[in-house]
Parts: sequence; C-alpha cells; structure tokens
Amino acid sequence: MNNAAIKTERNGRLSAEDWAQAALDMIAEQGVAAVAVEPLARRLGVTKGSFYWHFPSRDALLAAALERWEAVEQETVFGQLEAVGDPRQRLRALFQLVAHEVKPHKIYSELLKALDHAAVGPVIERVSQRRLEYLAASFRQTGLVRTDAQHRARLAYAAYVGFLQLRLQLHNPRLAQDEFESYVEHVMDTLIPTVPPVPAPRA
Amino acid sequence: MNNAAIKTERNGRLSAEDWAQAALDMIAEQGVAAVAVEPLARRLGVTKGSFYWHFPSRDALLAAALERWEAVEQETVFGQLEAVGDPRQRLRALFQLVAHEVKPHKIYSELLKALDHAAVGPVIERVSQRRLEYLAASFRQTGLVRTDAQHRARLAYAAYVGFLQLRLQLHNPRLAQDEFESYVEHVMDTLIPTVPPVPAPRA
DNA sequence: GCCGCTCCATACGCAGTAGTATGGGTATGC
DNA sequence: GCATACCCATACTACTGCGTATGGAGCGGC
Repeated sequence: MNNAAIKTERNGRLSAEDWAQAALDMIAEQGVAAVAVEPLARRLGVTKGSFYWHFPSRDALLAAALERWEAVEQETVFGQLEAVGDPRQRLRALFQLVAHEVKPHKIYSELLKALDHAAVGPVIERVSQRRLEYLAASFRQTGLVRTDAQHRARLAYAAYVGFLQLRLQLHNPRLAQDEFESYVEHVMDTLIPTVPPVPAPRA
Repeated sequence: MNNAAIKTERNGRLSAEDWAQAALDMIAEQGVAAVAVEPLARRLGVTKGSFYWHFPSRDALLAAALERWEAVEQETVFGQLEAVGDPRQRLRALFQLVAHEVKPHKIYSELLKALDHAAVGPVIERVSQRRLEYLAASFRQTGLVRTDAQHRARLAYAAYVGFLQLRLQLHNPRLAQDEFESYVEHVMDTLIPTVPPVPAPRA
C-alpha cells in the first residue's frame, strides 16, 4: 500500500519527501546499508533518473531522511508522557511504552547499528543525549541525587538499547506474553526507586 | 605486525586459520560487511587466488571465522571467574571485567549488529543463551527466586549489550575515568542483590 | 499553439566484489 | 632429480551500486 501506490495517487510525480520516507522505510526494514538508489526507485515505481533530480547524491538522501526522522522522533515517543505528573508513574508509563511499541523504535535500532557512519553518528548522538537528559530529570524527581539519577538514566537507557538489539531475533520461542509482562514489571521494580519523590514531613 | 608479516614468517604460505583470523580482525575493526575477499588478500599480502584454494566461498570463510570465535569465546570471558566462590563477589568481578576489557567484546558487538545475517544469528543465539544462563545461575545463588533471577539476568545482559553499543562512539568527551568508575559501582549496587545468598538462621 | 519548466527514462562509464579458469612456482616424497 | 601435491598469481566474467548525460513526456503560462 505504501509502495508504488505513492506514485499513482500523487499525480504520477514524486517529491523529495517521498524519497526520504522511502529511505526511512528501507532503514526500518533492512538497515542503513540497504538504502540504495535503484532498489528504492524500483519500489517507488520509477527509475533513478527521478532520484538524481531530487537529490544530488545518496548521502544527501540519507541526510534528508535522518533530518526528517529526528524532527518527527520527539513528539512520537516522549510527547505522550507530558500529561503524567508523578515521576514514578511517568517512568512506568515510559517503560510500558517502549516495551510494547517496538515498531517505531526499529529505525532507531538500525541507526544504532550504523553509528560508525559519518551522517548517522551526530544524529544518534543528539537524540540519545536528549533522551538521557529526560530520563535523568525524571529519576531526579523521584528523589535520587543528581549523580545517581544520571547513572540510573544511563543504566536504564543501556538496558533499553540492549533490549532493542536482543529482542526481535533472539530468544527462539519468543518469550510468552505473560512472561514478558513479568519481565517488564521486574525491570520497573528494579530501576524505579520506590521512595516518594519528596519525603514530606508527616507532622 | 599482524598484517603481511603473517605470510613471511610462516614460510610464505597461509593456512585456512590465517584467513579465519584475518576475517575476525576485520569484523572487530569494521564489521561483518567489511569481510571481503580481495581486501583481506591485500592485507595478507596475497591475492584472492590463495583464498579460493582454502575456501569455496565467502560464506564459508564467515562460517569458519564464527566457529573459531565461538570456540575461543568461552574461556576468554567466563573462564577467569570460576575461582570466585561467593556469587555476589563473582558478579561484581564479572561486571568489572566487562566494564574495562572492551576490546575482546568488540567482535561480539559487531556480530550483534549483523544479527539478521543467516550465519551470524545462530552463533549469537547460542553464545547469548549460555551467558544468560550463567548470569541467571549466579543471580539465583544470591538468593533471588528463579523467575527473578532470570529476569535480572535479562536486564543485566541487556544493559551490557546496550553499553557495548553506546560506549565507543557515544558521549563525546568520553566520560571521565572516575565518573565511569562511579557509574559501574552504581550499576552493581542496583543490579546485584545485597541480601546474603542463604539467610542462615542466627541461632 | 508554442514555450518553458518540472519530472522522469534511457544509456552510459566507473568502481568494487564474488566467483571461475588456468597456469606457474615451490617444497616434499621417493 | 623427478613427479606430485600444495599454494598462489593472473586474467577473465558477471553483477551491483553510484553518478552523469541527454532526451522526452506532460503541464502550465500566455
């Protein structure tokens, strides 16, 4: 539905954004290395004559795709959590979110694999840094001192990244659903402090 | 020192093991995709006429290299920990080990990035499974019940994998040494239970 | 109706990689 | 010292991907 249909439903012409989106789709499916001009052209129902009108090079396409992804990434993941006030509940909601919505994180996972690429590194750098700061601030609000909050954020984020790596193609019979839920509960109980954010004086 | 010197110091001839080792070196440096015949031949000081005598195809080289790695991997990481009896101390020693000896884990990190490859997946599957079971057993010995020990092992291993991904090319000024040590301490304090393995009855 | 702009097709050159074919060189057994 | 097995070089084909050059189809302005 997202393949050659784009061309026909858009007056038979493509835009640079269509190419960037197709590149992102390809990254999600087969990784950064699979972003090649001619395969993308075949998928879009055109030839590479079209591509080199919209972009000067493959690297320019990658840069545009990454810019597009970085712009959208913000509101898709962390935007839904602004409403939750209590930091521990917000962290729990965040953990539940990343545990069950794996598809939007597929691109991030593939970009992590291509960290050595010159165009990918800085983008991942910025995104990860923002997420780490968000995590550290939330842990700080749960009562941890600053350095502990930063370390806990690093630990939680490393666990998230490793989870992305190990999930899809690991554990052969793919953990049963309830066992997975039990694991997520264990992670939250282990990483989220249980003490109240501000130990309010009782009297 | 490991480049074309191999050929001269070994009577000017190469063995299949030399090729497999060169492939492992290339994986550690530039990943699985960089394992190409002619570049390896150039590095070894020969041409690909040599390669296709020792191996029928590139995939056969990859398989041999992975087999060689899987065979050696066992004693290099977990072998040094058999001496430590106390499970909590053994876990702490393991954490310190993987935190400071990053070079031997570089191959594992690159193989993780190539999990979608047909030849890589099963190997990583087996190795990760063995490590997870080792971790779970150690956590079990610290007093955690079976399911908690398994979940804690998953969490610790995911943190390890994410740590590998995020380390080398992330956090620009590369965390100061003492801050990193502080982080490792935080991880151990967070993930390793503090209760004694067997709550021996006092009286 | 003609021009010009936009978007795309076709055809080409170049580089890198897998794999094959074939011949040469060297050591070793005898 | 000769043959054989082992190891490697050279030269080729085929394929894929990047990038360029050029021309053509469609559409709007006028």
